[in-house]
Amino acid sequence: MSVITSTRDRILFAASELFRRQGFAATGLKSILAASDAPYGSLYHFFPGGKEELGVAVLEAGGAVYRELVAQFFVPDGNVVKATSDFFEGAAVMIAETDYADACPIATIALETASTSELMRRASAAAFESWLEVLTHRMTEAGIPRRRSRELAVELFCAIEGAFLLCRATRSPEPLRVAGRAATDSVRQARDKALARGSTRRTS
Amino acid sequence: MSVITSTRDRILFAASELFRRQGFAATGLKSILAASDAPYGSLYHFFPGGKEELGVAVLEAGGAVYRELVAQFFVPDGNVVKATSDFFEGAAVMIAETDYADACPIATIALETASTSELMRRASAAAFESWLEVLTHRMTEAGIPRRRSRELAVELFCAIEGAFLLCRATRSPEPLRVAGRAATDSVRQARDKALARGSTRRTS
DNA sequence: GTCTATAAAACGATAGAC
DNA sequence: GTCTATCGTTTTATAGAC
Repeated sequence: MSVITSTRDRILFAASELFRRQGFAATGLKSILAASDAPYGSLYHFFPGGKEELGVAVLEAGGAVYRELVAQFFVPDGNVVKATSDFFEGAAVMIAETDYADACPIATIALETASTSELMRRASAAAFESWLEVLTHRMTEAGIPRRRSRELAVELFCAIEGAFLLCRATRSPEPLRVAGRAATDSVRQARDKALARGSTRRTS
Repeated sequence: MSVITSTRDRILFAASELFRRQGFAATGLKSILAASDAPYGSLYHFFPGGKEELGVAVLEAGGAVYRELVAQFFVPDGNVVKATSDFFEGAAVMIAETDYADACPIATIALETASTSELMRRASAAAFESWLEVLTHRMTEAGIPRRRSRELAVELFCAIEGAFLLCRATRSPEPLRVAGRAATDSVRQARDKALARGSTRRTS
């Protein structure tokens, strides 16, 4: 990983930061270019589709980064109960540390553009879907039935995104802790059920 | 309830609709005034603080409307388990009917302004808090301990807001149904525990 | 690929007549 | 309280030199 970043990457990074903090519509291209120390022309060189194409690229990049973060907690054949608990606790610490600015890199943009840009809505959906796939896969590895695993993934997603919203509005990390306990309980129940079914099968 | 609405109310209503659909920053004052059939001067007459004051008023009004909606499902001394289930199912039907445009009247604005306008962040937090109070109150009436009732309220909030986000991004009502089942289970477990404790106390 | 200048439109906000 | 005209700024986007 090099310290020297390309102009395209600097624009992408600056846009991500600003979109997440103040939203997509409220962020001007000029402020993005100022933050990335790039000239106006470079933006349209790398993103000929203008602001919308830049938005799609930000959603794709942010989605990939967060997917990797999820994968770091939910490792293959790991403890999904502990992973759930740790993930929410990590999020609670992080959101407080960044003064309630850095939460989900997709959510704000997704809500802003869901009904006005089909390109960006699809990019948001694809990012979310990639997280759900990781979670679903890890749950099935823990012995939880496929359909229930997918439901659990959606539950976890909703819990964390809803908690991000409430945390940012109230400037408190507590909602993430409450949502985390609930999500962890849900995963624990599903896993214990899977373990019981597994041992029943083994002994029968 | 009169059909004739005041200029102030028309501006407020039009702004609410547009903010919810396309966001706060992306909505120009001109389009709000066009939709509410009001002149430019009226806006600054009723909202001297400009767009920010209008935003706060929208958050307060939207918060009150949604609080009333929650109260219609969660009636005093009613069945909290059925109320939870019905509320999520009602939301799932509504979001699909409005083509995934009308979900939460606060969430998008809240995320956009949480880090840039302290006035609007506080208005968002107050709206959310008013919903949590209704939910918490109804849970305690069902015999659930005060602290657990508050947690349950936060859980329900996170589940529905997270589901709103995923529904809008994927244009599917399914996340609301999945989150609704999980939330309903959580409420049922808490209520059954409360009932068991109540009957134990009665019989001892 | 980099950079500047600028176009054309939309923005929030204000002044002042009625 | 209503309405219009307009200010000054910022917006996205483009043209064209280097």
